[in-house]
Amino acid sequence: MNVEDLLLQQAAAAVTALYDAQVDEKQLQLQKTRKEFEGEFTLVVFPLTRISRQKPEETAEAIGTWMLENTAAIQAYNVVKGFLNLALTDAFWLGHLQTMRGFSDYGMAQPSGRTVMLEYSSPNTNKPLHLGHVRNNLLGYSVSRILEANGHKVIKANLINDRGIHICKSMLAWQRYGNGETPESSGLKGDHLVGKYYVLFDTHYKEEVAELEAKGIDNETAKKEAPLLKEAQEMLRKWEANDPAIRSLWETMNNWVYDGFETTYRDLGVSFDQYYYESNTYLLGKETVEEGLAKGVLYQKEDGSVWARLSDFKLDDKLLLRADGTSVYMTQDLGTAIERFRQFPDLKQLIYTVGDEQNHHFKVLFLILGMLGYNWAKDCSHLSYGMVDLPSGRMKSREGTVVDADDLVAELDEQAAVATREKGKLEGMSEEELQKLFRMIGLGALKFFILKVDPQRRMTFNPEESVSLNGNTGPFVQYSHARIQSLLRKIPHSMEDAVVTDQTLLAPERSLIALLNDYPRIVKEAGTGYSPALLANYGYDLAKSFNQFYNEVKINDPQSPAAQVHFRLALADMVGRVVKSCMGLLGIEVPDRM
RNA sequence: GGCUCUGUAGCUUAACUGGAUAGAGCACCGCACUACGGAUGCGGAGGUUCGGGGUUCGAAUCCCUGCAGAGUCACCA
Repeated sequence: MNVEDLLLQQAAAAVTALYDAQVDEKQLQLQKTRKEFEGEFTLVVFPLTRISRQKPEETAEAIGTWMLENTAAIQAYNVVKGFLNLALTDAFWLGHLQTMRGFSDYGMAQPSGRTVMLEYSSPNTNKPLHLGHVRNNLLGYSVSRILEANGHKVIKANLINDRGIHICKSMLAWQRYGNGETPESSGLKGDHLVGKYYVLFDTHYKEEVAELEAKGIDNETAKKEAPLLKEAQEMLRKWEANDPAIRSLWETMNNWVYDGFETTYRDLGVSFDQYYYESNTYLLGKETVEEGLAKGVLYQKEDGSVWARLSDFKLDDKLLLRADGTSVYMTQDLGTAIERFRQFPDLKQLIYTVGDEQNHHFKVLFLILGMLGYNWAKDCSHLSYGMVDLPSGRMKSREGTVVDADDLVAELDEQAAVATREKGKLEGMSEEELQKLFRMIGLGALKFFILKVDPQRRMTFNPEESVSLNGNTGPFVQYSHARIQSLLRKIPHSMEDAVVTDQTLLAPERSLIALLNDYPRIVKEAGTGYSPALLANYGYDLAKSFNQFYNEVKINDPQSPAAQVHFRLALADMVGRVVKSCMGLLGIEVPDRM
């Protein structure tokens, strides 16, 4: 049994013994004791005063006395207003440290038997990945790791939007202005090459619109009638009709993009188990809609278009098939979801990591799936996150005002290299090891910076200023880990003789052990709340507490008994393990030296 | 206009989902340690938690209301 449950059980027993009453869990609030007070756990007794019919202080005093007498692990208690602070014995904490050290995968939950699919990234193939995708990728990947830590089997899915008018725009511009340029001939990364033509399309398209307007045509008409757009639309029709030449060009250019994406994903340290392509899935939704129509769940308008009626949910009706029978975004999402549950019959949950601009879309998607009779619709959820803005405002791909993902990684490598060459302990490291280290630190800074913020929050990202290496940052946590490994390297020891139970603990030692005790709970909460931020904050707290301990206590003090040195090393070792595990759940690696 | 989300120190943010004197980092000022790693630690200053009501032992958190920003309500994805 864990400490918290033990204390809760004893508190309940105390209430029964003292007041002859039962309490339910809601009334027993146990929290961590705030730093300014003595103790490690605090029972909030305000809710219990109804039972005790006494003042909060008297109630706390009575329960404290009873618990102290009846619980071996409790060393002392104190009462502040309605708060009963409990301090556990050194022997208890030392024993508990041993227990924690005994787990090879401390903090990880037992297998749950649940299979969960987590979709993230989901890029378009007409342009390179940018800062917005970076947040998506880091969030999705981290949540997948967290869910695994909670014992679930996770399928990481990427839905690639590889068809549509925007793809045709890049293709058309390349045909017109590309002169056969390829990634090989230009030396450009494939996704960047294609993105270049997407921007080029927009430039020429705007020119055409301006020309038409000069002839006295109004803006709205000009936008619709510009020859380039007409031609792109024609290209899309040909694509849908399986025109061999168009399909061939489409495949070629998409493959350039996929190569580019793979590089970016690898650089970011994220990966996928399943890829889905809209060019395959967009047809799947159509038959579903036809079935829904036949069953009378959906309805058809006079022009032949098919709709879902959502007035019962106080939402506007949603179009699912156009009058000409072609599908929309929602149609293919219906098909994709159904396909996934068919493909993985034991799927218990489907989570979509998508920006909050699509909150409404997913609300509607899940409603329609439910209307169509799929009872797993309740197992679908939208992991929504806020957009990333630049100081200059919102990013716009077409206008080229984006922070490119590859540029960002390169910039971080550079910053990490400068700082590390200046401050680091790098003697004897090969150039290859150094590059790996710089990447680790640069990415550590970026990932921590992005993941420590609650996903729901919109964030402003200043590329020059945002990513710092000091304070509440990834490198700070990484540094603490390197420092611990340095200790373990330099001080002779054997972990076997670190079994110690008769130490007198100093305050920073107690709080470190108590903090280690929190880890499994944090992992669990991060899992239910899909919240990497909880782990980032925990990792920072742990690293900070370790540094406080380190500054206060000289571990390899010749005055200290060997047993004490060994105990402190064992403590440091355990902190290092948990730091590594915790950062791992954020997708952040930690170095042994830096 | 309807619906949804957000608003916390100059900046970036936390608060165990209603608990103690709102906690950190950056920047600013001042200290510590001559080492087991200074990418550190300690202290100072900085807050009407957007404003106004309400609920209760207790509100950044819940309810009402106003203000500001964003998203969405597309036969774009």
